[in-house]
Amino acid sequence: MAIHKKDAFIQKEQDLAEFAKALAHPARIAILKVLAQRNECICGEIVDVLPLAQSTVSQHLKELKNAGLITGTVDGPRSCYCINWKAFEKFMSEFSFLFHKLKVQNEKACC
Amino acid sequence: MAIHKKDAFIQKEQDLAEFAKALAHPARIAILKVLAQRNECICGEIVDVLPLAQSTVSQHLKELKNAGLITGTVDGPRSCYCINWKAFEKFMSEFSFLFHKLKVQNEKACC
DNA sequence: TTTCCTTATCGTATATTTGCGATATAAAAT
DNA sequence: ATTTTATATCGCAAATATACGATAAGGAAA
Repeated sequence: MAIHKKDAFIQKEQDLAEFAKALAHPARIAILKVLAQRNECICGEIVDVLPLAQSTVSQHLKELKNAGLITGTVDGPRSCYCINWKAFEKFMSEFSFLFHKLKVQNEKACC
Repeated sequence: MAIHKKDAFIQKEQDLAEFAKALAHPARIAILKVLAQRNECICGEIVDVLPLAQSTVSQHLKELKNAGLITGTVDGPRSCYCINWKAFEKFMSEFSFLFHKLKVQNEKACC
């Protein structure tokens, strides 16, 4: 990793950035929305709903899974995905903690 | 935009993804942290703190500004940056609304 | 068994991001 | 007026991300 210097930053900054990166595509936002709306953990239904090819959707699912934001289990011939609420809440609270805490002591911004 | 299909998604999904993309780099997380911690709106101090060249930091600042997450004003020979708390809170609440609301009706996940 | 159906992975083309040095710009200091 | 200081921007190289078709892999259905 010669040109990318993410390792020069502390772990928490890297973790938050990784989390944000997983959310940094409308397709992945849409996938999370679908997964959250349906009570069942669909898979192929996501492909039908999204304006993307099956292989592309599969790739986005993989990224979300790698980021720990969703879980995926094989269920016979099909795959079942669910949101990992714990991970989601963890990151959301870390974000809002980081910035909310600091806002209090910094009410008077200069610009 | 032949190969990138973000326009095939609804605006809110694109907006959330854009916000997440602005946070999707440890340097930008670090910049926001610095801006939040100091009561003054530094600029060159960020360059001293980050393990990156001045031009690279300037580019990250530009991205954060384009995303609306920070404001920047010229102050004589130097630039002054501040976090745009309103934008930040707007996106954070949209995110947590989107997923918190849905979690309630979806307590029993299958995987 | 053979054929379907569903999903994952590979290979590849293209687009975008990241990073830096060099340079431009603009006010302050000398 | 010239030099210094602080930032922004340009141009390039390298790394990543995005997207898709083709194909593999694994059960289900025939």
